[in-house]
Amino acid sequence: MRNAEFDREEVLRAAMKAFMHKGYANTSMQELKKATGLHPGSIYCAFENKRGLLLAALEQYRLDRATEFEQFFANSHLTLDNLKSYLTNVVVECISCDSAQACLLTKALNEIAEQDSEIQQVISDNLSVLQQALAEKFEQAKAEKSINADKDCDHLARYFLMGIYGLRTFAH
Amino acid sequence: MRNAEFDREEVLRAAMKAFMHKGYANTSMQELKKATGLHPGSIYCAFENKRGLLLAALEQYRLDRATEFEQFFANSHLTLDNLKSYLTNVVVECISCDSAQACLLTKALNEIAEQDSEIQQVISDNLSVLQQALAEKFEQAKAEKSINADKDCDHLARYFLMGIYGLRTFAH
DNA sequence: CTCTATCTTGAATGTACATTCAAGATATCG
DNA sequence: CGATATCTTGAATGTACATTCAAGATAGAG
Repeated sequence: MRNAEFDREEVLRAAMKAFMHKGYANTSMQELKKATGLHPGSIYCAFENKRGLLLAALEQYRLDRATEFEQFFANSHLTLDNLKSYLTNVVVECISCDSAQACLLTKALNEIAEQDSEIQQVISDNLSVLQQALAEKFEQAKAEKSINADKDCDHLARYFLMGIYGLRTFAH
Repeated sequence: MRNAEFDREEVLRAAMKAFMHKGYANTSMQELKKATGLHPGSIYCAFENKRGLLLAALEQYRLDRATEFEQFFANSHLTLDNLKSYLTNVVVECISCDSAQACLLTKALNEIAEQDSEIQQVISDNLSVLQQALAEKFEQAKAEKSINADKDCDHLARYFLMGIYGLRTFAH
């Protein structure tokens, strides 16, 4: 018996970064090897193939984003203020324009979703989860009387998300 | 002496469509041959290489978009109403969600701009031209008293464009 | 009609890549 | 400590691709 020597999350984050930086098709296995520290054989053993690595990276991306998101609300401020902080953070990230801050979702969406329905589904789920989380925060803000009771929180969440992606793409 | 047999614009539009549908890296020369009707040799003769074809296609895209844009204003309606029509048209295109309606700019931006500064520049110019055109329309709307005199038209144009790209990405 | 410059054709080339696999290494269990 | 199951390694494989090029076709000039 013997356990794998690498840290799965670390490897996935490295792969994420590589994919975000150069795109899927343009990131060769050799570069993935350099980025992750894993030899091709190990990658194939752990993730089936390059596509499997992308799928796993997308899932990790979702987890990381969700964690990051929740941290903005782990305090006693008004929910609406936290939403503002979150948005400000997106803007700051966009301005710093570190290419590593580009969004793995839009990259994958534009490069491969069209031809791979499973990846399209994963991306779609990814967005739904975030949208749902946003809607909940808006509901909370409504409960705190920060926004009018007659607003449609689902609608607000969609609009908010659309703004974020507009910003991201445009800043790019 | 002998003239080329193909129509350059037609070829470029076909290439555009192919690139928009499958992305740059995933569109093989064989597919480009099928799409454009040009044999590899002819493509290389006319556009230097695959990348040259993309550059030419981006330029044609800019021209086509500019023409399309101006047509929304070739009437006697209020400029602001025409801006609204333009936006509505974007929304309609997004909903129909024909993958051919995806934007060549965002595709190219996400897939290759990071590693190719010339393409990045072309995309950037593309956007600037559109933004500039939008700003002019807003100025016109201001002259027509449709919007307040104290608004910053450049700002409005940027916001408008950002909204469009948010919509596009999100609809995708 | 002939000649020539130019265009068209598509098979041949070389390269770069994802993927495989068998040999070597090593942690864990008894 | 020995055995074994599992992991690691990286060179070998086959494939798919962008690109080249030389032979063939054809339009226009004289």
